[in-house]
Amino acid sequence: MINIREVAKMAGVSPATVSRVINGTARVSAEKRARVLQAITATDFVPNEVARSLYRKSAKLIGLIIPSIKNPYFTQVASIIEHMATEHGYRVFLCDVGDDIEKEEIALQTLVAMNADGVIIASTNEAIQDYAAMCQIPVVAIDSLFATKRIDAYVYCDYYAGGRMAAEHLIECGCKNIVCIKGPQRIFSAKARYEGYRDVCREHGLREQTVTCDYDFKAGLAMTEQLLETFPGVDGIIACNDVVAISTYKILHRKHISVPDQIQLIGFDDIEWASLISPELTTITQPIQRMATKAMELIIDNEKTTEKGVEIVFPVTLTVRETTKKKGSCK
Amino acid sequence: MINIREVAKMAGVSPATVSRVINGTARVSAEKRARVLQAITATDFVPNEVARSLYRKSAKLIGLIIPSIKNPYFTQVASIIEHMATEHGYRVFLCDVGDDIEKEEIALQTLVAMNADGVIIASTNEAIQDYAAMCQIPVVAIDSLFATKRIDAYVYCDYYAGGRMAAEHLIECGCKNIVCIKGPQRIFSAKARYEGYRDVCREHGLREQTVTCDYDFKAGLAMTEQLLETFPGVDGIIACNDVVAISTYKILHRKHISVPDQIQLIGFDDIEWASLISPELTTITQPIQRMATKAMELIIDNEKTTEKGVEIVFPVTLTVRETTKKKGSCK
DNA sequence: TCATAGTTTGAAACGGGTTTCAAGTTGATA
DNA sequence: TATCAACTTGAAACCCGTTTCAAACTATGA
Repeated sequence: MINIREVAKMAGVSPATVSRVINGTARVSAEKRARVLQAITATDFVPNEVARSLYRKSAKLIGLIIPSIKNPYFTQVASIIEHMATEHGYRVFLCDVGDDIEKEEIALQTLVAMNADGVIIASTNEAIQDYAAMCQIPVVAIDSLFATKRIDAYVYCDYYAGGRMAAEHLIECGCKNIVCIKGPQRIFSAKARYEGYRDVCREHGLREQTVTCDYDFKAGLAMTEQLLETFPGVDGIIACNDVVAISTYKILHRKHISVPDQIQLIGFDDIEWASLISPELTTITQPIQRMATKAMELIIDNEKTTEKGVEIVFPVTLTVRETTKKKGSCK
Repeated sequence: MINIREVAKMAGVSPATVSRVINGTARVSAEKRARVLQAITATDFVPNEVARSLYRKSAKLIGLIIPSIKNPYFTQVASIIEHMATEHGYRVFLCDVGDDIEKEEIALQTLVAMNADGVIIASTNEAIQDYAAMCQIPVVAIDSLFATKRIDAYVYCDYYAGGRMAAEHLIECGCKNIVCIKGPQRIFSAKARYEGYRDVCREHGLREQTVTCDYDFKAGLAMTEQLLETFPGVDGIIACNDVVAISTYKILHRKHISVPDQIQLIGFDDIEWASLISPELTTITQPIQRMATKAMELIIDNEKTTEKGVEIVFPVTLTVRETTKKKGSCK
């Protein structure tokens, strides 16, 4: 691979001058500039990014740590962050770490060792904070809030309100027998959503009926089967997220239970697939675009935000589609 | 950030000795080793990955260039590659470039400048070859084959056979009036799939009926609407991939056309969503796992493969699910 | 006890782009 | 024409982990 010294030799100047031409960091005489430019074109020289970031101590790199690249929620987040980063001259390094706290920790260390300028973490592991607090670069959590706030910022939405909205909507749609498929309660969003549902039940004097299920398709299938056995009279289901809602629908469809006529169904997140599948899913919409954008802004503008534990909360909205309907109203 | 020289000072040894302890590249006396290890623990020292890869000229990094991170086909590929890479001590840098040849070229340049050890490209742009041929690192194309073979290797499957299988299956299921939603014909896989369909039509004396559509959800919706107007008697649809098949189903469902009773539907790829949605999609299965694994092997074992333009072709299989059924047979 | 082979160790060079600093130029003003 | 400011330029230091090379040291055999 050709290096800057060879380009300099070819142009008859010093490496410093070539660097100045490339980066526009100082004035260079027109004549030398032309010679340098010509040598660069002739050799297809591209500066070695590694040497650059070694000196600059910035790789123009933002790390994004997610539990699974196969989860459409996270790929939507990743896509937005990727596009924003490109606009601002950054690159994104995506780390798919599963639920493995150790992998998460290694990813964070690696990102620091790669001179990343900041990290966005979509994690459910509170322990990650220990490592995040140690590293010198800005770290923003998306979609979670931990009891002890040691990360620079937390971007999430009002999950509790979402849980309430979901329950209230099903009640408005005439459901008398609502079951909530709770997510794992160690996860902040799952807990808040459940609490929203629980409080609405109490206020309306409805019995609280729940099963617990991982945020994942397979678990959703199994839990729906179980739910139908445990609560045979169910007429409304709140799934802990859209992926689980889709698997719930799958079981209902297989059992020839009509949605929304016999059982109404609502999810959370409003991932793109929610409106792509048939029937389209009624869900609680998270402003994914705004959340991801905010998380990126916090990283990029980090010079300004000096305080720790900043919380940015976004509102959620109800998006009614085809898996719920007001009783008596025609489609 | 602490560096190796400070650790060395603390342990009372030279940086060279610290490096030797960390990497196990030479013998170090037990006493000094212990002092070094202790200093590393005390300071939480993690070697700067950038300085390392500058010297080594390898970042233990594999680039993966894909058109969209939101397309589940590519995230499945990415997931497999990510896991294989981790096993082999590599990291994966994912570049989402859209259909933008310029972005693709920049991604490739950046990867080279980042000292990547190899690149896997899932591209439909033949022009990328010019850049791929120039860079000094192994480049493997997945899912495509270009007329002029200038990339190190091409990993793809027998799309033509897939096209034939799809058409033959619909014929066996009693379809008389099959429409093929062709993908963009500049794309190798789309062209081969169409040709398979075309040849089967000719052999069976069926009329060849097609519309053309991008490999993308929105395009699929529009094209299905158009298809139904142009070919009102259609009883079987071959979609150019699963994503388009899912959008086709969406339109049929919306128009209360029963699948598979009135129209049978088959896709290509067998992405995970094909079996998650309801009804489950009949499709032509690509061995995604095997393809991605092979592509990675070609990169990792590159010392051995010296020749250019290696072609690795995998077979496809028919996976019958719920959107097709043999006429007369009961479910 | 001396010579030789083998081991341990650190100084210095290396990778490649960037930046500082001082020297060399040019041009304008007195 | 002499002087000083402003600009252009390259040598060298820098970022930091790795590796080479030669020096210093240990141990073995004669």
